[in-house]
Amino acid sequence: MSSFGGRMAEYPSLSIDRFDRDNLLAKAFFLSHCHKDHMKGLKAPALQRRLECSLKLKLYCSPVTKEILLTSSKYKFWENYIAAIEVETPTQISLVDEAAGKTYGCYFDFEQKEDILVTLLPAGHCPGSVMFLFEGMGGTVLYTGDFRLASGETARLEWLHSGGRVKDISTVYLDTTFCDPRFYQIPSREECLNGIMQLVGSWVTLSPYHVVWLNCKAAYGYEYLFTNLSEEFGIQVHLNKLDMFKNMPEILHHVTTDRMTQIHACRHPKEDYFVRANRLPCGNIAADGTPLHIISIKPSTMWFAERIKRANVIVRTSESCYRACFSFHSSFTEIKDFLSYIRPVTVHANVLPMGKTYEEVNEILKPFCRKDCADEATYKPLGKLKRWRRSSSNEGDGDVDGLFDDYHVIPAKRALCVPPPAPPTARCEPDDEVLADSEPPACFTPEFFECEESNEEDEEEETDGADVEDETSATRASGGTGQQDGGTAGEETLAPSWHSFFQREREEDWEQEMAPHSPKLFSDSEDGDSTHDPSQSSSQSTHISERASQGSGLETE
DNA sequence: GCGATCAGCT
DNA sequence: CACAGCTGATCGC
Repeated sequence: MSSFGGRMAEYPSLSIDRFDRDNLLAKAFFLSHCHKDHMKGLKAPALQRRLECSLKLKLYCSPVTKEILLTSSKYKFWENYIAAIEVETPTQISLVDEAAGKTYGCYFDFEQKEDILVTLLPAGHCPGSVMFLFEGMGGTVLYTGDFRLASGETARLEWLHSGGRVKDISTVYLDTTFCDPRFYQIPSREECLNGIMQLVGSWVTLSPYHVVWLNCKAAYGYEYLFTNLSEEFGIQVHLNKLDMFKNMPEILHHVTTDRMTQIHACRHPKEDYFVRANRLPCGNIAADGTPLHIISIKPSTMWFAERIKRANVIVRTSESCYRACFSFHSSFTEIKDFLSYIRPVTVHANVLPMGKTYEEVNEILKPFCRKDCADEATYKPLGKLKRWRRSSSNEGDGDVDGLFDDYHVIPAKRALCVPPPAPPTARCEPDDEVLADSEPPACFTPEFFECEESNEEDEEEETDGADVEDETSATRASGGTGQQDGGTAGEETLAPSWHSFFQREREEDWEQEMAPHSPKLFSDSEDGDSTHDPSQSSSQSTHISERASQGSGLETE
């Protein structure tokens, strides 16, 4: 879950993935993808009012994110305020002050106008998900949003390069969800997909009455699973609703609201009860009354990390239940690879992994920064940021200063100097001995690993005291996690409290335990450079069929 | 009545 | 085991 406050020190007049509190005062909004934890405040009346008195205020996102967002009636009011930006198309944005200050009783007193260049990069997290690369007076900064990029894929992101080299990136705001040695390695998208495909194939081919229920949490990100399964077996996947995909034919063709299909990803509040009673969440039964044979497959990442050191990507947990390894966040190794390639001056963690402190995460990230990340908290209050700029900014992009002319969003027509994809070996290695890399790759074996999900204490040797077991217990003292950025709720001061804004909340002593005590959590891996050919769906982006922009209705909930 | 927050539960 | 939500209770406005 993102705990990013919404703003970056380098470009404090932009708000990204947070739209509450002080973020209401931003000059421009950015949404990296449509997951709720990145949309806080996005439908609040306060923001709605702010929009209505503004001529220039826009929300910038990818075309697919725009489409998904506007499918929900709750966000329809954004319709005239969204500027979709094509992925991998550098776009100039002019930030101007307008009368908004009057409405809110305060004024921005920094830059009158400021232009920035923003480029959306595919993030591989869910449909429409992007990273934002900002270039301007504040230097070159990358906000990753949530992302999953396989090792080596970073080199293929053209706009991270300039003149054949990686751009000089001062700060990366990073998805650190799995920035923890416990997630040292997660099987690749392709491996996980193959495992699921084999399991599904082995079942649905037994008879027309053998059906599969994919127990996917209600969120975007599983679509490539649906499309690949449908493609492979010629069976559409049943979903509760599809209107969000109405302009995405390459998804739409593979999903259906017709319950008479063998692959389901439908939801129901009592789905667990249903499935245990051998019924699908949608209530479907075979046309002729023959009982269905249902297996459930639950995509899961942490479950695997907790229990299994080296196992298959599919684990059978009971008679008809399976866990399938699945992740739409980069693993620890993939994060390392990403940062090693980019080599930013500093890194800021957007996510606090469970049970970790900021200090621990920063300690992990430190070897990948040119500057020690730990003292990154030297964020300046806005007054001081007014004229602040990094020393020599980026190299190849000469015209970042000379920007103060245009008030419209225009694609920056610049020569597309396509850098040759840097060979993977060209990566600059950080102090990598801290994190012993590599291990002999194992092979993916198609057999399923069997284990009991609840109690039963047999199975393989538990090298670590895995006390996860029963699913009902636990939880309990969860509490926590509610990170309200040290402030009372509500509107309170609309005057920006800049000083506290960027401060990290707590500090406590901690000890580093980042020794790679868990060598590799899973079978196989792409050691050096994998053979993955991400030309296929790995980027998770989705083409929207042209126009039909008139949203039309259809949002009858 | 609505929104924000939290507990509980996947 | 938690990747990202939902529901329902409570509280304040």
